Amino acid sequence: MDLKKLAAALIPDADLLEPDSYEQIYPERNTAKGAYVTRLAPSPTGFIHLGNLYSALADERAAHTTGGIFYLRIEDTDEKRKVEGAVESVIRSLKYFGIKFDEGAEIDSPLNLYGPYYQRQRAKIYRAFAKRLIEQGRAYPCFCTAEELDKIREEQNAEKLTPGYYGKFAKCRNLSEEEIYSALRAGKPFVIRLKSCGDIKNKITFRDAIKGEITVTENDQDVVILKSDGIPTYHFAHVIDDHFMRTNLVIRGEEWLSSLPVHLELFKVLGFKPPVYAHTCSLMKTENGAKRKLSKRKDPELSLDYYRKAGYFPKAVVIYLMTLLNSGFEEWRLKNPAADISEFKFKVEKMGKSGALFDLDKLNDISRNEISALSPEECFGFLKEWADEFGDAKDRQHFTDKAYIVKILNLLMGTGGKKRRKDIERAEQGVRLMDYFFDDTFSPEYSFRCGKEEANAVLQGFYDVYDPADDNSVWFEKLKAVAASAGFAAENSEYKAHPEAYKGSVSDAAEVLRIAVTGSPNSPDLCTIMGILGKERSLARLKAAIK
RNA sequence: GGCCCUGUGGUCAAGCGGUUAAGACGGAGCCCUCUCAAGGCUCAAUCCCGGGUUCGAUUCCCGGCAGGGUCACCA
Repeated sequence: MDLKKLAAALIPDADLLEPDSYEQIYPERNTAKGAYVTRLAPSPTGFIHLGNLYSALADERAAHTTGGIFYLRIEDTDEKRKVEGAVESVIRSLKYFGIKFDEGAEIDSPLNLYGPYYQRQRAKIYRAFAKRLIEQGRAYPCFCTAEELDKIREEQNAEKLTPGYYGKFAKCRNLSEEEIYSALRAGKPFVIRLKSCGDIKNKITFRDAIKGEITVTENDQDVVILKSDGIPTYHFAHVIDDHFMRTNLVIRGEEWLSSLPVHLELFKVLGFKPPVYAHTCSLMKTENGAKRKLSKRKDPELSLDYYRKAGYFPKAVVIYLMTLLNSGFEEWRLKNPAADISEFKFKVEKMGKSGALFDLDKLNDISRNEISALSPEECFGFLKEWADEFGDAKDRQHFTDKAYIVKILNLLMGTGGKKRRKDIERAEQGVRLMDYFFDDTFSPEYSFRCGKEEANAVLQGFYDVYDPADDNSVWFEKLKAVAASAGFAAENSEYKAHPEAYKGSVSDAAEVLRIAVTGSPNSPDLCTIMGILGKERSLARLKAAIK
């Protein structure tokens, strides 16, 4: 069979370049020795998720700790699953979490020498190589319909054979010249398949940067490399793009491990050198006691927007992912709380081998710590940003008074004291924590441990003596006096010794005041809170609580 | 089911031939204390199982078992 003629019939494009010319168009990068060129290659099929961030972080760190390049490529080869606006969302989300690209799609950079960075725009390149494979007899057209393929699969299932298009099941592999051209004349749609030379009896040992030595079986599947719309499958695009974009480290999820033999064969047949692969473990969650991979469809907590809406401090999410990514990071962070993350010596080889359960408690803890380390002004900025985007009208209104909010934050963060408080876990919760400082969001429920009469006595008593000029100790002495005259023990120790002699302890009296002023039995220092609220408002709240 | 990956406290994990088997989150308790938060101290909790190899295995080998992943003209 005249393969040259066949290739021209199958891929008639007039404007294809000679495949080898791409070696000159996309020359080797002149990065330093040992520098990693990495990429994030999402498909624009919906929201970007935690798994992408996790991977992006690894890529970014691997590149930038070695003086390499990190770029963004959009794998938009699946027209059916394309989602409008997905690319913008990817970029916006990654920016929110502080991930920076050196080059790539929608990145304004003089380094964009290896583009286009959208795979659809690279169709010619793939087609040029597919054409050559056909000429070399290493690829062929397949006219099988979806129904035919289903039938083959059923047969294979029934006979408990490995499913797929291979060996005797690869019906189109040995089509005669006649058959091909008549199908072509009839206008039958076709795909281009790799003519695999592999044998599953052969094992390949391969070194993964994370998992170490891996033994896989050789590929024997005649995988599709060009779909019937003329666009490549992931496998083909991956091999060609990562070769010509000069990627030398591919970090991707371990779900790709099973198609590694395909990729290895493609690299071989195209005469390219494969990159270093690093297959990361997936993030897991438990559901009904069973462990499973976090799923984009089922788990909202996988969406990065989920964390934005909940007001997680972006750096906290990054730090949490870093602790999963590189053992040793957490301890480094503990020792260097103020250091920039980029100072940590990230190592691809140190990435975890097994799937980690996503631990919200740990994220929350990290988030509290990171927020507590901010200045009140920085914290204000962070909370305001959240309030403006996700808060209601009242929240937005409250955040117009910066001086007042900063006063509150000084209290909530314990800025003046010896030790910082860690009250704020994330923006949403932090904003709610401040509700009682505003009359329009103050909604107390008066439920005291002590009786109504004693409560009234405390409220009225303190109402009469409160002076905003009092410092903390004077304030507390006054409270003790009021408590004592209402029948409470002025000292906790005294109450513990003789509980029957009192209506309660000074704690119980303080609780009455606290609930009256904040609506809650728990709060930071009450004296300071009353100071922030101001005399008038504080007294009004005491009065309002008297029943 | 085939193939592949992974298996140290509840979770993330260090350790990689001899350790009282780190640390962090979470849990329990105590202290501090007007409550909460923070902080300090203390405690409970782990090497999947079975065979080897070895003077000695959590560490090495083999075999199970368990969990996960994957078997598309999706990535």
